[in-house]
Amino acid sequence: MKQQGMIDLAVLGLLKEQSMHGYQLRRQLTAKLGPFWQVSWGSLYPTLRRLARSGAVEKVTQSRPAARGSGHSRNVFKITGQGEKMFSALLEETAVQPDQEQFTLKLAFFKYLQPEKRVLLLERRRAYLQEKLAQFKENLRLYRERNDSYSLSLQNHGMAVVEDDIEWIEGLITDEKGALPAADGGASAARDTSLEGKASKAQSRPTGGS
DNA sequence: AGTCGGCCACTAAAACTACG
DNA sequence: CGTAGTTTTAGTGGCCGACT
Repeated sequence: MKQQGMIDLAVLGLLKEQSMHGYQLRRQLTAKLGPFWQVSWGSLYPTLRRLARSGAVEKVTQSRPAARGSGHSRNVFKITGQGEKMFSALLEETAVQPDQEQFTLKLAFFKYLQPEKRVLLLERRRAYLQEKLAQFKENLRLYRERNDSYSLSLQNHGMAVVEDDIEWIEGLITDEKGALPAADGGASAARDTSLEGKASKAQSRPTGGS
């Protein structure tokens, strides 16, 4: 349900990079977002049908290509102009994503966003995490009063994870803002490599959602 | 020739989730 | 709590190339 928009975004984002068939799409999805999110056949194909019906993607049936190992005729999906618009709209949606997966998915396609929009999304995410942190602190106080050591430990752990996430987001914001003045052509390419370390840090410890 | 494994498309049924 | 819609699981089946 809430996932539908996520699948749409992921599918359109990948098709934006390259036209491909369903099987390949799922492999790419797994490769790109595997650690965070798995899409099953049963949701991928209905999504592709729905997107094709709505004109966001175009299905081209290819009869057996010369390439090896391809029995069936392939249905290759290609993003349309309408699909590009839909993708941008989904990506630019600035509502706060309490769900870590949704935020991660957007981050995976951040390169398609304007720098200002990136900063906006990152700042909203940070604000959300700071609220969460405040909640943890309040809980911490409560459990301390009640002398509940296990709950206390759990809250401490949650707090550490959120604090780490905030630090990570802040790093991204700093980088993003640093690149803003020189916001032309080469800036985003340079940023892609500068973020490598932070990206891997994020992968190693994703927040446990909400 | 027969078998096996990979590629590819697709689906039924079960499990899950949101909503009234 | 019941219902409707969504997602996952666990397949089926066709085709091809490689191997025995």
